[in-house]
Amino acid sequence: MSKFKQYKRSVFKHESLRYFSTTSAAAVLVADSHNHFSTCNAQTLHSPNCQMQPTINPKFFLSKLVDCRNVCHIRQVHAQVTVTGLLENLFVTNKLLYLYVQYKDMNDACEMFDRMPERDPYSWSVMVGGFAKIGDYMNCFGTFREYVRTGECPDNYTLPNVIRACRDMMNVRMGTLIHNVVCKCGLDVDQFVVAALVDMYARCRVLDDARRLFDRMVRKDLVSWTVMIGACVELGDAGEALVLFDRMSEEGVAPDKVTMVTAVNACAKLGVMYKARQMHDYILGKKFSLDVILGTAMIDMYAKCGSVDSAREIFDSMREKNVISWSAMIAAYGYHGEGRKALDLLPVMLSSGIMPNRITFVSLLYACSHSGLIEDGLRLFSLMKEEYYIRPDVKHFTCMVDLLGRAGRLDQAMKLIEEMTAEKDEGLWSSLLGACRIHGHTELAEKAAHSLLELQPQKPGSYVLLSNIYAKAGRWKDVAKIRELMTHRRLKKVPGWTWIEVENQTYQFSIGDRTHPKSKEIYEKLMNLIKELELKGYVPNTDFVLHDVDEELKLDSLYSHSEKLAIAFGLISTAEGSPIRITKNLRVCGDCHTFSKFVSAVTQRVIIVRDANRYHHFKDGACSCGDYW
DNA sequence: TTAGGGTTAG
Repeated sequence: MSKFKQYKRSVFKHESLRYFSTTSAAAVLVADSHNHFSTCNAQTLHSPNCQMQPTINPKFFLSKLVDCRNVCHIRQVHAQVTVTGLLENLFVTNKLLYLYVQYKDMNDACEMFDRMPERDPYSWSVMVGGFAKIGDYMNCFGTFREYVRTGECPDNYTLPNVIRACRDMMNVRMGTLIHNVVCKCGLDVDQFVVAALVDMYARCRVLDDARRLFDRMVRKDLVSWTVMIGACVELGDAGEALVLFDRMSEEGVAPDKVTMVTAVNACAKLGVMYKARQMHDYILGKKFSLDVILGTAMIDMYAKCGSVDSAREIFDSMREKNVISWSAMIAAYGYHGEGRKALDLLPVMLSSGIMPNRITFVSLLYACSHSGLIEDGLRLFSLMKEEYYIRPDVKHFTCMVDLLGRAGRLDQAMKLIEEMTAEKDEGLWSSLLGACRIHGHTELAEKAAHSLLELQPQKPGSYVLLSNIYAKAGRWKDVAKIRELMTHRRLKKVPGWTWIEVENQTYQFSIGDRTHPKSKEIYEKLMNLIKELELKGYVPNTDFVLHDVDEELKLDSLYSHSEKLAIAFGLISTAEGSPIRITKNLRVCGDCHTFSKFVSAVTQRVIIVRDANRYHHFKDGACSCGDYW
């Protein structure tokens, strides 16, 4: 049966329908007053002699538009609508507009919008949302401004779109202006508008404003809770994120999968294993299926909470894995110092049909640099360029500088930096500076530090790193100069903290901390332990104390480092043989690293340390990092 | 017609 006959049949099913076009814009089907159907083209129809007076029914076109599956199809129906003169009908034009926007065809949408004889709030919201969706913020704000100038108050559909544009641009100034419009329109109680504002303030790192709005919300729905929990995770308060997660359930709002991903992220950021296990039990209890996103988030959570084996179990149990899941698993092996396992995943990944991307290669190169796999790293760096046509960016170069630098090949690292065309950033210079610290290369360190301080003069870390290098070289006058500079610029060294998990609780220690109720026992244990370790060959290394003071004071300072206090507390508070899990906010100090190796041998305990950079598993006197960190 | 989710260097 021809297409035309099929259409003719369908027409009789719709009694009210007297007129419609075929798929061709030129050939149209018309009905006369006796319901006799025939075809004519648009020209004939609009000619003065044409006797046809069909009744036009927009519902037919609306139903045709619902079936559109691509832009060509929309354009076809659009042409048919144009022929009929139905472009006067707001329902039809709005539907066309919506479809163009859905298929991200903003050119056709704009043309349509410009020619619309009439527009309603829906038309405006579709256009504003369309521009926001494709990242054309200029036109998004321009259209919004035009809308406001019509004198209409924007509705609760338009405003979230324009607020999201502010969020994506990280433009809190514009966001605040829109917030004023929200208040003027009385929409500061609408859940969609307020949720968008909370999200915008949070992503623009104005947590206080986000929280104030959230707390004031009368009806907090699931998305608002999820946005707020995510904001806390993003802005570094993962503990508060988990508190909110519990409160949400108490207030009778059940989490969905998106909320669970956000809560899993909070556990990953917190790095606390018992929280990770609780979250996993919760997910199993509520029977959430492990889709590719939730599964990947859980790989990351377990890895960042110290168990790369649990991460692997999740990875193996996932039915669907994509390049992000594989990269997450490779990264997990990397920062746990299991570089070989990370590299072994690449061929398996390829054989399962997944291609690596630039992030996979960052993770692979990172794994090499943190396991001392120099030749493998060099090979992968070439492979990435030559076989996968991935142009290395500054992150790949940073891994390579780290790889070569740690191995003492500083000249080669510097040559690589000189040859690179990608823009050099602070991470790259930090990496070189770190390598100079390990190998005592003061001259190159000064060059790296100079570039670093130019790029980020407000970060105390760079000053501290250079000061460390001067201290190691005994250049105390230069150490003093750096300190003066820091004072002048009002910069303070970030204080070191160590957390430890004991019986589902976390305890925090700082250097020389005596605030813990068991402080006396902790120091006694520590002193006895040090004596025992010294008999086994442990020699405290005061290079890691940066003050120009006498040796005795240096030792006092070294012995009361937060890592050592936390380990001593762990030893007196946990069962013999059980692992000790600690987290440090900065990189672990070199002496504490040696200390931990000795403790693991003497006490037969596994000590798992998460520092600002990576994981260290101390066992039988050795560390998983192979002393590369 | 609206919102919120996963991996990466230093």
